[in-house]
Parts: sequence; C-alpha cells; structure tokens
Amino acid sequence: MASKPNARQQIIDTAMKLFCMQGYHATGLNQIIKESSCPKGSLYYYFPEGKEELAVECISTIKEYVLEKWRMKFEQASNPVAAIQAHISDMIQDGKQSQFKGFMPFSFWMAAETCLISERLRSACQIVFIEWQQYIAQQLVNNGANDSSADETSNVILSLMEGALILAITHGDEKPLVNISRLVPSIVHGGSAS
Amino acid sequence: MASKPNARQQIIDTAMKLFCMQGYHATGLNQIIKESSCPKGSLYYYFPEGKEELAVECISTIKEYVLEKWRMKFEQASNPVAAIQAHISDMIQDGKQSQFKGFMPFSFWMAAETCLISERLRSACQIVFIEWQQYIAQQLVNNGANDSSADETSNVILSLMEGALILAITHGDEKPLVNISRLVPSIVHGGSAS
DNA sequence: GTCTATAAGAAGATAGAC
DNA sequence: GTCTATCTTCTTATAGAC
Repeated sequence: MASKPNARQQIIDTAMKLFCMQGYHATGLNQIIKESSCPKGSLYYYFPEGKEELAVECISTIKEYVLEKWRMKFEQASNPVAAIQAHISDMIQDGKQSQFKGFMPFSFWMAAETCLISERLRSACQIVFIEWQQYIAQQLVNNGANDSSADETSNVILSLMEGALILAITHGDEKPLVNISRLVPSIVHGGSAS
Repeated sequence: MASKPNARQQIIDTAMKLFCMQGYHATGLNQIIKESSCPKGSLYYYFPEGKEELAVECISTIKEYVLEKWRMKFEQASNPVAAIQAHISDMIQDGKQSQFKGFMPFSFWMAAETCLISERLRSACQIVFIEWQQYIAQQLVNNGANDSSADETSNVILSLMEGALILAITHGDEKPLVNISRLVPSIVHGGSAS
C-alpha cells in the first residue's frame, strides 16, 4: 500500500487529538507521524509551513466539530438551558470514559499555551471562541434574550465550561462540571428554564 | 560578583513567570538560566532532579502567592462578594497593564498542560486548586454558608475565574473578566451582597 | 558552592530518491 | 505524490574546573 487515500485527514485527526490532550509544544511531529502512520514527507507535503500550519488546520477542525455538537444539542433540546446542560453532560460522559485522560475537543487551553508564542495561533484560537460564543448568543436571542445580554451570557457560559474542564481534568473528577451544570439555569434566562 | 546571594530564588521567580506565560513545555531551561542570569550549574545544584523538580517548586510558590492575595482581599473586603470582585478587579488591572501578555499568577493552565504528561506535576497542580478552593470555602462558611454549598460555590468561582482568564488572554481583552465579575453576586449568597 | 563546556538525544525542517 | 535519510538547532542533563 503505497498511497494513502486520505493521509492529510489522518494527520489532522491525529494531531488534533494530541494537541488537545498534551498541548502544542509537548506534541512532537515525530509522534504525530508515528501515530497517524504517515511519513514525515507527507506531513510537509500537505503542510509546507510545518507544525504551525498543521495546528491552524487542527484548530479549525476542532472549531467545526464543537460547533456541530452545539447545533445538535440546541436542535434536540427544548430550551437553551437544556441544550447547554446536555452539552456539559456529554463532556462528563466523555471524561468519565477515559478518566479525564482522553480527547476532549472543548478543552481549548491550546489557546493559552500558544497566544504568547505565535500571533497566528492566538488569532486562530480567538476565532474559535468568537464563533462558539456567537452561535450560543444567537440561540439565546432566538429564545427571547436581547443582543447585549445574550452576548454577555454566552461569554460567561464559555468561561464556565473552559474553567470547569481544567479543574475536572486536573482532579480527574467530574464534580466541577456537575457543579457548573447546576448553575446554568440561574445564568441563562430564556426559554422555560428549571 | 561571583556568588549570587539568592540564586535559588532568582531561578524560581524567573521560571515561575515563564512557565505561567509560555507554558511548561515551551519554556526551556536555557531561557530560564539566561533571564535569571544564573548559570546552568546553579539550577542543577538547587534542583538536582531538573526541570520537573523546579516546576514543582514554582507551582508551590504560585499557590502561596495567590493564597496571600486571597487573604488580603478577604481581610480588606466587608463580604465575600466584594473580596472576589476585588480579586478579579486586580486581575483586570494586571492584564491591562501588559495587554494580557504578562505574568498572571492565577492563570494556571500549566495544570492542563502537564496532567497527562507527568503525574507528579498533575498532583502538584491539583493541590493548588484544592487549597485555593478550601480557603474560599472557609471564608464563605465564616459568612454563614453551610459546608456543602460553600464547597460547591467556591469550586464554581475557580472554574469561572480560570475560564474567563483563558478567554481574556486569548482575546487580549478584559471583557470576559468583567462579565464574570458582574455574575459573582448572583452566585455567592453570603454576607451583604449587592 | 559557582560556573563552563560539553554530551546525548529529540525537536522541527529539508533534500532528494522513487 | 510518497517516502526515507539527513541536517541543524535546541532540549535536558552531566562532568569537572575553579
């Protein structure tokens, strides 16, 4: 088997997981090519600018993956509170399965790690947060919130979720996520919240 | 000037800042010894086990630094809400001064970055979160909260602050911190909150 | 105790065969 | 397009002079 049909995607998928789990700097190109079973030549063929270009692509992929997750939750739930709690519930399930040692797409502290190192990566991460927040804010507006309050609330929701995820992973325990889930109804005023 | 009076402390201070700003893996020993103006021999004299041992020491130093900050705020403020908001206000001031590119002791995603790499570092970071949370919870109890609600509330406060700091640094903007500060009164029920 | 020079290995990146 | 061998640089760590 000389040619890989989708070596590019294979590299992205592997790198995305490793970047999220270990961080950008802790993940070496050698580990990526080894775990994706692709040679280093392919990596530089598809990403001529190297690690940073690959990371930008990974960041965009994660952004879309989580956005799709948000869309699913908001379609299935009857109100924003339920949708957000459903998303947090999924994160808890994912975390428990791997004892909080596996791939958590929402865990986006690659942002913090890279924003002093590379303006290009910082900017890419900023777009992720903006798009996630805009989508949530739009849903809140659709449920009766005004623009300004939707903007503030969605921003707080992201802070809560990112922060709780850090604590959960550090502790190896779901409790921080459970705690913020309980708090959601009192933060989000829109729809028939509990 | 052959001998440094406190080379050990100088190394810790420099490493602490760099670890927090750039992350654990992005910070090389060479950069630490260069910016601390200490030779590599001193580093390995004081920290024979190398980078990881130095990081453990830095983590402990940060823990105490922030704990002292919490103590100050709770002593000066008339109630927990005011104390927490004062702490967030300080973070905003620190961030603005450096356009969110400087040393922010509370920004503790070194935790996330290391907890899959080194059990020793994960454990050290876990202790930081536990002690911060315990201190805040104790203050809430002193202001009339019951043990269980104080535990949950203090945990949520940490999630909020860590998450908002990630967003603030990624965006280079104080808004996420301002947003959570406004939310504090509705989360913390103890003392004569606004 | 303080400091320098250097080792051993891994990092990102490249050249060039096929 | 696919893959391997290699280059340079930077990493952590050590040996040993002073």
